[in-house]
Amino acid sequence: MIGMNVSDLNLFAAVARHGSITKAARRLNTVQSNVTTRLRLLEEELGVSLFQRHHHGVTLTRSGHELLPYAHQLDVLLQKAKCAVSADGATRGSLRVGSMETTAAARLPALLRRYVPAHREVDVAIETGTTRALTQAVLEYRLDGAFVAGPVELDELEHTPSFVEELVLVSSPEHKSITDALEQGKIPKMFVFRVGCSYRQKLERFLAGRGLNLVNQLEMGTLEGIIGCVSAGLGITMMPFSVVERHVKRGEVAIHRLAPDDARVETVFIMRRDMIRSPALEAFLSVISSQ
Amino acid sequence: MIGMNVSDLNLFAAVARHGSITKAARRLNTVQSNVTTRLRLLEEELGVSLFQRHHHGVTLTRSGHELLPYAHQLDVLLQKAKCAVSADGATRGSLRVGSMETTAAARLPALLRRYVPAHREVDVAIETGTTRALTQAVLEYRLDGAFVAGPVELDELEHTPSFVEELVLVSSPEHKSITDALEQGKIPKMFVFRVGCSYRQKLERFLAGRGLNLVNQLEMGTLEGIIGCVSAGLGITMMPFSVVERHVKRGEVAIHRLAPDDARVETVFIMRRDMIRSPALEAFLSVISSQ
DNA sequence: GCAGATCCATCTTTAAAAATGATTCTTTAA
DNA sequence: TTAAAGAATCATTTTTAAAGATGGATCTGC
Repeated sequence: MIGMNVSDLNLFAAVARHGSITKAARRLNTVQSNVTTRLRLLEEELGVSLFQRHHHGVTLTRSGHELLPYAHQLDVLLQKAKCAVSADGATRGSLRVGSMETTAAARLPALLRRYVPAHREVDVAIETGTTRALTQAVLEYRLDGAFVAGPVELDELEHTPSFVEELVLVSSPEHKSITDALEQGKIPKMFVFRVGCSYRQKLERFLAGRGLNLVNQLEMGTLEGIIGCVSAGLGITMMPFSVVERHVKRGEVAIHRLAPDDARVETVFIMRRDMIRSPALEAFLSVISSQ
Repeated sequence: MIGMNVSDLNLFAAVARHGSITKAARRLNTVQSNVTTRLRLLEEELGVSLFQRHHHGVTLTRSGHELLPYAHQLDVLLQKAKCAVSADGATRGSLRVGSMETTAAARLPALLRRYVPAHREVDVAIETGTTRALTQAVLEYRLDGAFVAGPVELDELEHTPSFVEELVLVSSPEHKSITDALEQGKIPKMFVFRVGCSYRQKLERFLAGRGLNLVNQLEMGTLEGIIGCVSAGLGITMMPFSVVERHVKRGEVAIHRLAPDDARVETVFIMRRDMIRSPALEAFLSVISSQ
């Protein structure tokens, strides 16, 4: 009863995902020496080295890159087997979903409220990031899928249109005519979310259409922080209406609508085409589409 | 690091294949108590019973039947992963092929002479049986594929035409005109291979076309035994020309050709459609088709 | 109906594997 | 120069798998 096993490949995949043996060990609830040893055993069995070790972690070798898709397929297939035959018929396994911060704030709560109670046996992990970073994570098998700003053009990915957002300018309730201010070249301080956030491009385009550049900006890493600052009159920002909807209702902020062409952004759920869908993922997709 | 593993499912599949814990243990080079225990652990983890135990072995439950395809897919996928990444790039894994006795005698040696040396890392197992038994074994995932007498009509199976055989009547060299004897109703003792052998149907049809029944037959379990008896003048038999070709050349037996309609039988290689092909199987298929 | 053969479950013991914790070495950042 | 982070190594413990022996139940041939 020798031989490679799915748990070995899961360990390998965890190291690949984190680019670090130590981090993978933490995620796997074990100890670094253990991961090191089992990884070495796996490499010895295969007769190839899967990672290049260096001083800030490990990176996949060519062979490692070849193995990674198999590791995921095996993981998914095992999950499917468990679901198919388990006594209660429940979906089980893991689900790693990425999301833009805005989608996480405005849309995920409702989605998860329907998903989680119905699939208690699934380990759900939500990771937020920029469209660019999330796309990369999906491509590298680190995520099962992700909500990103459309459109998506990569051949490796398939995308499911999920939400349509209307970008609006957001200001404190005191600002009555923000667009006027913009027309006159007086741009208040702009709060932007993070480098790489795709909505920034929309904002820049919007300003460029008015002969303005994105200057006087302030980068802030949390949505609530931005909204708080804007509410306090420290500046303005641009984000999907759905995110600030409740703040508007509470009178904390005011919004200013844009022309449809500038405003409309589509959120799509992307997945690798070549990745077998786990039951947990299938169930998630059906929750997405059935809303 | 808990959880079900491919090795557990291989153990399960071995028990399913043999219908017996004891036999599976022997095949797996371990002891019965071990298999019993691990199987129980697997069932506990899944929360279902996979086998019904009884006094002459075990049989799959409904849940067990559902799990079996996954067990095989996981096994094959793991083999593919190993092949894809192993240092030498060699095909590895296992190959379980079934064959009619006649095909095994006449065709397999040449096939294996090309396959085995080129794929030293593959565990090859050849099992002989009747078309009916082999078909059943393929359907039950006990074999990766099998050479059987065509045509095949089951939807679950796909078939690759592999050899065309010409059935001939075989007698000792002294019999000059066996067909004359048949025409006169004087049937010599007929050696037949085994109940379920599909060539028997051809023989019966041939005789029926001449108003004769298959009587005075003698069943014998080995091809070489039959040929030896026929050569010694104890009776006649019917089999593919390719099987007796070398005996004819050595002057040990004489053959008598039949009308093309009676003579032609096609040997096909059958596989389950839903079974992922292992690299070892892919290589075998390419050897079959490249001749 | 009895002796022997199968077959599976259970239990105890032994051997192998995996996990842990401590330590060392190296490099990068402060 | 000192931390900090990351990985390898090693001794130790824990866990898991394998082995071997035994018992009960059922079937077979006599």
